Amino acid sequence: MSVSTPHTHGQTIENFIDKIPSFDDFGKIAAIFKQLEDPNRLRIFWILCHSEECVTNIGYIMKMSNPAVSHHLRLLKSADLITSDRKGKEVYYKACNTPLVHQLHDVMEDVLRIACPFGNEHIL
Amino acid sequence: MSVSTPHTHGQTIENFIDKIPSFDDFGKIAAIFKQLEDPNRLRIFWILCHSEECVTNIGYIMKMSNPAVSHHLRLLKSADLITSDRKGKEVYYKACNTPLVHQLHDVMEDVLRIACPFGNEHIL
DNA sequence: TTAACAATTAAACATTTATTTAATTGTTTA
DNA sequence: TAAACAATTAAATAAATGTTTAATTGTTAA
Repeated sequence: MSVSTPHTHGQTIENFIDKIPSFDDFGKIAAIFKQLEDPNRLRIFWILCHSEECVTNIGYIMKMSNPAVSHHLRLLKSADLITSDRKGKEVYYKACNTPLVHQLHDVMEDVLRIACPFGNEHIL
Repeated sequence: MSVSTPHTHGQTIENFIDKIPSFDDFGKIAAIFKQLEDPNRLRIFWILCHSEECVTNIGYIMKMSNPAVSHHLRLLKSADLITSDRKGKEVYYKACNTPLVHQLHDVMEDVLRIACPFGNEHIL
Protein backbone atom coordinates (compact mmCIF):
# COMPACT_ATOMS: atom_id res chain seq x y z
CA MET A 1 0.00 0.00 0.00
CA SER A 2 1.58 3.25 -1.12
CA VAL A 3 -0.62 5.59 0.95
CA SER A 4 -0.20 5.58 4.70
CA THR A 5 -1.56 7.76 7.47
CA PRO A 6 0.61 9.10 10.30
CA HIS A 7 -0.92 6.65 12.75
CA THR A 8 -1.36 3.29 11.18
CA HIS A 9 -3.52 1.38 13.60
CA GLY A 10 -4.93 -1.53 11.68
CA GLN A 11 -8.04 0.26 10.55
CA THR A 12 -9.35 0.31 7.04
CA ILE A 13 -8.60 3.86 6.00
CA GLU A 14 -5.56 2.90 3.94
CA ASN A 15 -7.79 0.61 1.91
CA PHE A 16 -9.85 3.38 0.42
CA ILE A 17 -7.98 6.61 1.06
CA ASP A 18 -7.44 7.10 -2.66
CA LYS A 19 -11.13 6.49 -3.35
CA ILE A 20 -12.36 9.34 -1.16
CA PRO A 21 -14.23 11.85 -3.34
CA SER A 22 -12.66 15.27 -3.67
CA PHE A 23 -13.45 18.50 -1.91
CA ASP A 24 -15.26 19.65 -5.04
CA ASP A 25 -17.40 16.54 -5.09
CA PHE A 26 -18.55 17.18 -1.56
CA GLY A 27 -19.02 20.81 -2.44
CA LYS A 28 -21.83 19.73 -4.76
CA ILE A 29 -23.66 17.88 -1.99
CA ALA A 30 -22.92 20.57 0.55
CA ALA A 31 -24.50 23.12 -1.79
CA ILE A 32 -27.76 21.20 -1.47
CA PHE A 33 -27.63 20.80 2.30
CA LYS A 34 -26.68 24.45 2.53
CA GLN A 35 -30.06 25.40 1.13
CA LEU A 36 -31.78 23.51 3.92
CA GLU A 37 -29.78 24.82 6.85
CA ASP A 38 -32.06 27.79 7.53
CA PRO A 39 -35.26 26.97 9.43
CA ASN A 40 -37.33 29.49 7.47
CA ARG A 41 -36.04 28.28 4.13
CA LEU A 42 -36.52 24.66 5.14
CA ARG A 43 -40.09 25.39 6.17
CA ILE A 44 -40.76 27.07 2.84
CA PHE A 45 -39.35 24.03 1.08
CA TRP A 46 -41.57 21.73 3.11
CA ILE A 47 -44.64 23.79 2.28
CA LEU A 48 -43.75 23.67 -1.42
CA CYS A 49 -43.45 19.90 -1.15
CA HIS A 50 -47.15 19.87 -0.35
CA SER A 51 -48.64 22.79 -2.21
CA GLU A 52 -48.02 25.12 -5.11
CA GLU A 53 -48.04 28.68 -3.81
CA CYS A 54 -47.36 32.25 -4.86
CA VAL A 55 -44.84 34.50 -3.15
CA THR A 56 -47.41 36.57 -1.30
CA ASN A 57 -49.12 33.54 0.22
CA ILE A 58 -45.80 32.06 1.28
CA GLY A 59 -44.98 35.36 2.94
CA TYR A 60 -48.33 35.36 4.68
CA ILE A 61 -47.90 31.84 6.00
CA MET A 62 -44.30 32.46 7.02
CA LYS A 63 -44.93 35.92 8.42
CA MET A 64 -42.07 37.20 6.32
CA SER A 65 -41.58 40.12 3.97
CA ASN A 66 -41.83 39.60 0.24
CA PRO A 67 -38.15 40.28 -0.45
CA ALA A 68 -37.07 37.87 2.27
CA VAL A 69 -39.24 35.14 0.77
CA SER A 70 -37.95 35.93 -2.69
CA HIS A 71 -34.41 35.59 -1.43
CA HIS A 72 -35.05 32.09 -0.10
CA LEU A 73 -36.94 31.03 -3.19
CA ARG A 74 -34.05 32.07 -5.37
CA LEU A 75 -31.65 29.93 -3.37
CA LEU A 76 -33.93 26.90 -3.39
CA LYS A 77 -34.42 27.29 -7.11
CA SER A 78 -30.70 27.62 -7.78
CA ALA A 79 -30.26 24.24 -6.11
CA ASP A 80 -32.94 22.71 -8.36
CA LEU A 81 -35.16 21.96 -5.39
CA ILE A 82 -38.12 24.06 -6.57
CA THR A 83 -39.50 25.37 -9.84
CA SER A 84 -41.40 28.52 -10.67
CA ASP A 85 -44.27 29.23 -13.01
CA ARG A 86 -45.71 32.65 -13.69
CA LYS A 87 -49.49 32.77 -14.04
CA GLY A 88 -50.55 36.32 -14.68
CA LYS A 89 -49.32 38.64 -12.00
CA GLU A 90 -48.35 35.87 -9.62
CA VAL A 91 -45.40 33.51 -9.70
CA TYR A 92 -46.16 30.07 -8.36
CA TYR A 93 -43.53 27.87 -6.77
CA LYS A 94 -43.52 24.16 -6.00
CA ALA A 95 -40.99 21.46 -5.21
CA CYS A 96 -39.31 19.69 -8.11
CA ASN A 97 -40.50 16.16 -8.71
CA THR A 98 -37.07 14.54 -8.52
CA PRO A 99 -35.65 11.59 -6.59
CA LEU A 100 -33.47 13.95 -4.57
CA VAL A 101 -36.42 16.07 -3.48
CA HIS A 102 -38.36 12.99 -2.44
CA GLN A 103 -35.37 11.75 -0.49
CA LEU A 104 -34.93 15.07 1.29
CA HIS A 105 -38.63 15.18 2.02
CA ASP A 106 -38.40 11.73 3.57
CA VAL A 107 -35.51 12.80 5.77
CA MET A 108 -37.50 15.80 6.97
CA GLU A 109 -40.55 13.72 7.75
CA ASP A 110 -38.48 11.12 9.54
CA VAL A 111 -36.63 13.64 11.67
CA LEU A 112 -39.80 15.52 12.54
CA ARG A 113 -41.84 12.36 12.75
CA ILE A 114 -44.58 14.37 11.16
CA ALA A 115 -47.62 12.67 9.87
CA CYS A 116 -47.35 13.90 6.31
CA PRO A 117 -50.75 15.55 5.75
CA PHE A 118 -51.43 13.79 2.48
CA GLY A 119 -49.08 10.86 2.74
CA ASN A 120 -45.70 11.00 1.03
CA GLU A 121 -47.06 9.97 -2.33
CA HIS A 122 -48.79 13.33 -2.63
CA ILE A 123 -45.59 15.31 -2.69
CA LEU A 124 -45.71 17.73 -5.59
CA MET B 1 -62.39 27.03 6.66
CA SER B 2 -61.31 29.69 9.12
CA VAL B 3 -57.81 30.20 7.79
CA SER B 4 -57.41 31.84 4.42
CA THR B 5 -54.43 33.15 2.50
CA PRO B 6 -54.44 36.57 0.80
CA HIS B 7 -54.76 34.96 -2.61
CA THR B 8 -57.16 32.09 -2.53
CA HIS B 9 -56.63 30.34 -5.82
CA GLY B 10 -58.12 26.92 -5.42
CA GLN B 11 -54.93 25.28 -4.25
CA THR B 12 -54.62 23.04 -1.25
CA ILE B 13 -52.79 25.28 1.17
CA GLU B 14 -55.90 26.14 3.20
CA ASN B 15 -56.40 22.43 3.78
CA PHE B 16 -53.28 21.99 5.87
CA ILE B 17 -52.10 25.47 6.79
CA ASP B 18 -52.75 24.75 10.46
CA LYS B 19 -50.85 21.46 10.23
CA ILE B 20 -47.59 23.04 9.11
CA PRO B 21 -44.91 22.32 11.71
CA SER B 22 -43.53 25.30 13.58
CA PHE B 23 -40.37 27.28 13.06
CA ASP B 24 -38.86 25.44 16.03
CA ASP B 25 -39.71 22.07 14.53
CA PHE B 26 -37.86 22.95 11.36
CA GLY B 27 -35.06 24.36 13.46
CA LYS B 28 -34.38 20.83 14.67
CA ILE B 29 -34.03 19.49 11.14
CA ALA B 30 -32.11 22.53 9.98
CA ALA B 31 -29.62 21.96 12.79
CA ILE B 32 -28.77 18.62 11.21
CA PHE B 33 -28.51 19.91 7.66
CA LYS B 34 -26.45 22.78 9.00
CA GLN B 35 -23.75 20.36 10.04
CA LEU B 36 -23.48 19.09 6.48
CA GLU B 37 -23.36 22.41 4.67
CA ASP B 38 -19.57 22.73 4.77
CA PRO B 39 -17.71 20.64 2.16
CA ASN B 40 -14.85 19.86 4.54
CA ARG B 41 -17.17 18.84 7.36
CA LEU B 42 -19.29 16.78 4.99
CA ARG B 43 -16.19 15.02 3.70
CA ILE B 44 -15.10 14.24 7.25
CA PHE B 45 -18.54 12.83 7.94
CA TRP B 46 -18.37 10.66 4.84
CA ILE B 47 -14.98 9.34 5.85
CA LEU B 48 -16.29 8.51 9.32
CA CYS B 49 -19.17 6.63 7.72
CA HIS B 50 -16.57 4.25 6.33
CA SER B 51 -13.79 4.17 8.89
CA GLU B 52 -13.02 4.87 12.50
CA GLU B 53 -10.21 7.41 12.65
CA CYS B 54 -8.25 9.57 15.06
CA VAL B 55 -8.03 13.34 14.78
CA THR B 56 -4.48 13.39 13.43
CA ASN B 57 -5.28 10.97 10.63
CA ILE B 58 -8.38 12.90 9.66
CA GLY B 59 -6.27 16.04 9.53
CA TYR B 60 -3.73 14.26 7.36
CA ILE B 61 -6.34 13.03 4.92
CA MET B 62 -8.13 16.38 4.84
CA LYS B 63 -4.93 18.44 4.75
CA MET B 64 -6.31 20.46 7.65
CA SER B 65 -4.92 21.64 10.97
CA ASN B 66 -5.76 19.77 14.13
CA PRO B 67 -7.89 22.56 15.65
CA ALA B 68 -9.88 22.93 12.45
CA VAL B 69 -10.63 19.22 12.41
CA SER B 70 -11.51 19.31 16.10
CA HIS B 71 -13.93 22.14 15.43
CA HIS B 72 -15.79 20.17 12.78
CA LEU B 73 -15.83 17.01 14.87
CA ARG B 74 -17.38 18.87 17.76
CA LEU B 75 -20.20 20.14 15.55
CA LEU B 76 -20.86 16.73 14.03
CA LYS B 77 -20.90 15.19 17.47
CA SER B 78 -23.27 17.81 18.86
CA ALA B 79 -25.72 16.79 16.14
CA ASP B 80 -25.40 13.12 17.15
CA LEU B 81 -23.95 12.23 13.79
CA ILE B 82 -20.65 10.86 15.13
CA THR B 83 -19.35 9.37 18.36
CA SER B 84 -15.93 9.52 19.98
CA ASP B 85 -13.89 6.98 21.89
CA ARG B 86 -10.57 7.70 23.54
CA LYS B 87 -8.00 4.90 23.26
CA GLY B 88 -4.83 5.98 24.99
CA LYS B 89 -3.55 9.26 23.62
CA GLU B 90 -5.79 9.21 20.59
CA VAL B 91 -9.49 9.91 20.29
CA TYR B 92 -11.23 7.88 17.63
CA TYR B 93 -14.32 9.08 15.82
CA LYS B 94 -16.88 7.24 13.73
CA ALA B 95 -20.39 7.77 12.42
CA CYS B 96 -23.28 6.88 14.69
CA ASN B 97 -25.16 3.75 13.71
CA THR B 98 -28.59 5.37 13.52
CA PRO B 99 -31.33 5.42 10.88
CA LEU B 100 -30.73 9.12 10.29
CA VAL B 101 -27.04 8.63 9.60
CA HIS B 102 -27.80 5.83 7.15
CA GLN B 103 -30.35 8.03 5.42
CA LEU B 104 -27.94 10.93 5.14
CA HIS B 105 -25.26 8.59 3.89
CA ASP B 106 -27.64 7.35 1.21
CA VAL B 107 -28.41 10.89 0.11
CA MET B 108 -24.71 11.63 -0.21
CA GLU B 109 -24.03 8.50 -2.20
CA ASP B 110 -26.97 9.19 -4.47
CA VAL B 111 -26.02 12.78 -5.14
CA LEU B 112 -22.39 11.91 -5.73
CA ARG B 113 -23.23 8.68 -7.49
CA ILE B 114 -20.24 7.23 -5.72
CA ALA B 115 -19.68 3.56 -5.70
CA CYS B 116 -19.57 3.10 -1.96
CA PRO B 117 -16.22 1.37 -1.42
CA PHE B 118 -17.63 -1.35 0.78
CA GLY B 119 -21.27 -1.25 -0.16
CA ASN B 120 -23.70 0.62 2.02
CA GLU B 121 -24.14 -2.22 4.45
CA HIS B 122 -20.62 -1.66 5.73
CA ILE B 123 -21.31 1.80 7.02
CA LEU B 124 -20.00 2.07 10.56
C1' DT C 1 8.00 13.32 37.77
C1' DT C 2 9.40 15.16 33.51
C1' DA C 3 9.18 15.12 28.48
C1' DA C 4 6.66 14.21 24.42
C1' DC C 5 2.59 13.63 21.96
C1' DA C 6 -2.65 14.04 20.98
C1' DA C 7 -6.58 16.75 21.30
C1' DT C 8 -9.28 20.60 22.73
C1' DT C 9 -10.18 25.40 23.83
C1' DA C 10 -9.69 30.53 23.33
C1' DA C 11 -9.06 34.71 20.96
C1' DA C 12 -8.84 37.07 16.68
C1' DC C 13 -9.83 37.67 11.98
C1' DA C 14 -12.00 37.30 7.51
C1' DT C 15 -15.92 35.70 5.09
C1' DT C 16 -20.55 34.59 4.40
C1' DT C 17 -25.40 35.21 4.95
C1' DA C 18 -30.36 36.66 6.38
C1' DT C 19 -33.17 40.58 6.76
C1' DT C 20 -34.82 45.35 6.05
C1' DT C 21 -35.88 49.41 3.27
C1' DA C 22 -36.05 51.42 -1.13
C1' DA C 23 -36.11 51.18 -5.97
C1' DT C 24 -37.18 48.55 -10.19
C1' DT C 25 -39.30 45.22 -13.36
C1' DG C 26 -43.26 42.70 -15.03
C1' DT C 27 -48.34 41.99 -15.64
C1' DT C 28 -53.18 43.14 -15.59
C1' DT C 29 -57.17 46.05 -15.83
C1' DA C 30 -59.59 50.38 -15.48
C1' DT D 1 -52.00 54.65 -21.49
C1' DA D 2 -52.14 55.10 -16.63
C1' DA D 3 -52.83 53.03 -12.20
C1' DA D 4 -52.50 49.11 -9.22
C1' DC D 5 -50.61 44.96 -7.86
C1' DA D 6 -46.95 41.08 -7.66
C1' DA D 7 -42.32 39.96 -7.60
C1' DT D 8 -37.47 40.80 -7.92
C1' DT D 9 -33.21 43.37 -7.29
C1' DA D 10 -29.94 46.56 -4.85
C1' DA D 11 -27.75 48.60 -1.03
C1' DA D 12 -26.93 48.46 3.77
C1' DT D 13 -26.68 46.35 8.18
C1' DA D 14 -26.33 42.83 11.71
C1' DA D 15 -25.29 38.20 12.86
C1' DA D 16 -23.11 33.78 12.24
C1' DT D 17 -19.25 30.82 10.85
C1' DG D 18 -14.57 28.64 9.38
C1' DT D 19 -9.69 28.98 10.00
C1' DT D 20 -5.38 30.36 12.12
C1' DT D 21 -2.21 30.95 16.03
C1' DA D 22 -1.41 30.35 20.76
C1' DA D 23 -2.39 28.38 25.08
C1' DT D 24 -4.29 24.48 27.76
C1' DT D 25 -5.77 19.81 29.01
C1' DG D 26 -5.19 14.87 28.92
C1' DT D 27 -2.37 10.60 28.30
C1' DT D 28 1.78 7.79 27.84
C1' DA D 29 6.50 6.55 28.25
C1' DA D 30 11.27 7.65 29.52
